[in-house]
Amino acid sequence: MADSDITTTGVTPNRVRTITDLAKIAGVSPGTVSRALSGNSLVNTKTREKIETIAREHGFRPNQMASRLRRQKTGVIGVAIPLGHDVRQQISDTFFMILLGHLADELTERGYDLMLRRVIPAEDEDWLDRYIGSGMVDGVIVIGQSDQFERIEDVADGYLPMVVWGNHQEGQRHCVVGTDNRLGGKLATERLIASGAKSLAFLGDTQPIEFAARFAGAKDVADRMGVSIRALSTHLSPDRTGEEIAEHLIEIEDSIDGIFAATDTIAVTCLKELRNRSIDVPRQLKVVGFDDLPISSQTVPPLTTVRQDIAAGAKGLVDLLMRRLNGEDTESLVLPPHLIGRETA
Amino acid sequence: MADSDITTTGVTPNRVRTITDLAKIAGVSPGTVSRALSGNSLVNTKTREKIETIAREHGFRPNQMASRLRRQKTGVIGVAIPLGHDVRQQISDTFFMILLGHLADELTERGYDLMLRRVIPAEDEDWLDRYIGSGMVDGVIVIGQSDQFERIEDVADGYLPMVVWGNHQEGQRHCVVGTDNRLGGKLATERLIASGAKSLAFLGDTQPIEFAARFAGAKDVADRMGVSIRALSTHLSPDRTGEEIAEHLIEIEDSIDGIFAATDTIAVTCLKELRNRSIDVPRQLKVVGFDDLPISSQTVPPLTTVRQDIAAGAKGLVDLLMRRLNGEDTESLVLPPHLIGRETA
DNA sequence: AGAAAAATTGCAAACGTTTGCAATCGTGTT
DNA sequence: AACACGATTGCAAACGTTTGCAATTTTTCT
Repeated sequence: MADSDITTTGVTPNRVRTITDLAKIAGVSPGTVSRALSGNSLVNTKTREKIETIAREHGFRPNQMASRLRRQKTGVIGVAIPLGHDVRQQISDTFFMILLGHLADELTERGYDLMLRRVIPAEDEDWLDRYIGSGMVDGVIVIGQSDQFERIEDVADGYLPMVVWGNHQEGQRHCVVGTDNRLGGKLATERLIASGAKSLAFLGDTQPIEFAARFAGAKDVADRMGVSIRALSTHLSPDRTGEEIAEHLIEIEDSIDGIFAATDTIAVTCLKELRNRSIDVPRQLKVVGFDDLPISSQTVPPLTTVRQDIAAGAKGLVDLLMRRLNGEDTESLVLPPHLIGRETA
Repeated sequence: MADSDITTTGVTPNRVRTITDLAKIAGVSPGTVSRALSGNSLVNTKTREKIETIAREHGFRPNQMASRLRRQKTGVIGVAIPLGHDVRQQISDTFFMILLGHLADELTERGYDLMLRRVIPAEDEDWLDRYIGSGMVDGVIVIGQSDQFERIEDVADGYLPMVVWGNHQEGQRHCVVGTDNRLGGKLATERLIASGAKSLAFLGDTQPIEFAARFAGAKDVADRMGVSIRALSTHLSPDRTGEEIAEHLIEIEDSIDGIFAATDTIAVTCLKELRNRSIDVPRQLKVVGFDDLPISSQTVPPLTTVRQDIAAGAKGLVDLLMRRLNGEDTESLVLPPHLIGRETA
């Protein structure tokens, strides 16, 4: 009597931890409980209800680890962000974060959890194999190829359920979703030239292949139209980028009249530096960005930019991954960029 | 012969999937392999090396699901974002995303993975119990109390390894990390008044307790200084917020001369609307935000705001969680806000 | 009523790892 | 040469669930 009074302090008298505990209480076998709770097989309605009631009363939840081990499915999609060059940059980069948010939405909707891992390839040679081989995830989404193109290619042959956000190259073996960066670069440059620019600069690191493609597109158009363009390397770590751009501007401000920024983040910083140096945009200098982040419509003057449809990208990544989980070998998905004409060019 | 030729197509001849396979090849028992690979117990150095070599050759990785089931540890921290009111808003909200990035860093550094789940309490009554009871995570970080304060309180008594980002209230039972919102509200308001504002408005939804506290702090100061202040509800869904603010402004622009925005996001939008209506900031109207997001230093004019130290917050969340995983019952951590004086007030 | 078919349920073997305990091996001691 | 003592290793039982198969009950049909 005294004992039962004491145990009353706990909300659940004696915790039901396993499906077997529950089975004992319900007077059935563990198998039946499992079937009843998974709602799958045929179980007598009455039995099911009884089991469900008991489960509810005791706040019982089947152990996922055990379930997953047995079913050989985890219900988890791994999202890996390789930080190839700029360790400081990417993890809180607005673009990736927005993409991540949309991915979380899409995956949740399909009943998957999202496991986020930031990897530094330099410190961990076989990050990708480890992630895949660990049995922790049913599939993998890699955000950004960084400088890991080759390693991703290697893995792609032996592992179907992987989709990568990034740039598509002729004949590559891994399935990628991304914007047509080259076309984006063309659109941006055409706009700059149409606004009257005659001498251009590309602001951004041309190492990552996405950015390289943007620059290549820009160069295509510039060359065709007889306009000069040169690339000025700019890193993406939020602290350094400002100064770097400032230095570049000092060097070039008299010789150019149009800037194509590899990223809206760069463009926004650039706009700020130009304002500091009281250079009038777009009169003296035209600027076009890339991404169309939420900030970009808020700048002064509002930024002309090339829009990537991030939501569509996330949906594409997840759609393709789901099909790959079903054994299908899917093609890459290249999304069209759109020029958003605002006031900086 | 022909057969072996065919199998040669696979990179690894016959895949070593389990620790037992590997044991067979190495000519030892599974137990020894386990010990060798986990690097824990005493295993003969030679044996260990041999096993490690074979493991590397075959690209073997122990199955995490099984390991976790057996060890009753997952190595995963769940991060839940409850979307109480504004479903559209928070998942891609800049503030949360930055916090998430820092969390990923902190957790990765400590060898944990991060499992992200966005929950909609309205659709799923016991999201928190389900998350905790599933055996999928060793601990939980809840980002934002939303309107789930009570449910979190309920769970806190029975479940130690949970830390929440949000507002601290006298006598609450769950461990929280967050900024002193009330003090932040005071700082913002003092600044507005010091800049000469005499009639204030608070822009933001006062439903969530964080924001309520900010407003309360503002009201403290305003009342004490004999300045009027009123709250104007503003939602955070990125699409609606612009119009809402515009409507508010039309209504109040003549009667007030200072705005305290609950969030930098709101402040930035507000700045834009003010510019559209050619209201001079800070001459005609002063504005102070809250958060100090990266954008905030980039606006025109640069935004005066109250800084939350997000990195410190993430570190605090993870530190406390680690201590709780060790059985310690930790106190909440309240971080001091700092006024960042720029040009809007 | 008896048999066949259908619906439920129980049994027990997985899933792949970890780990306490016991057995074995090697080496130094008396 | 027998023994003791550590250092390694093997054995086998968990961890908690799912699921094929067989056994049981219920229903249906003749």
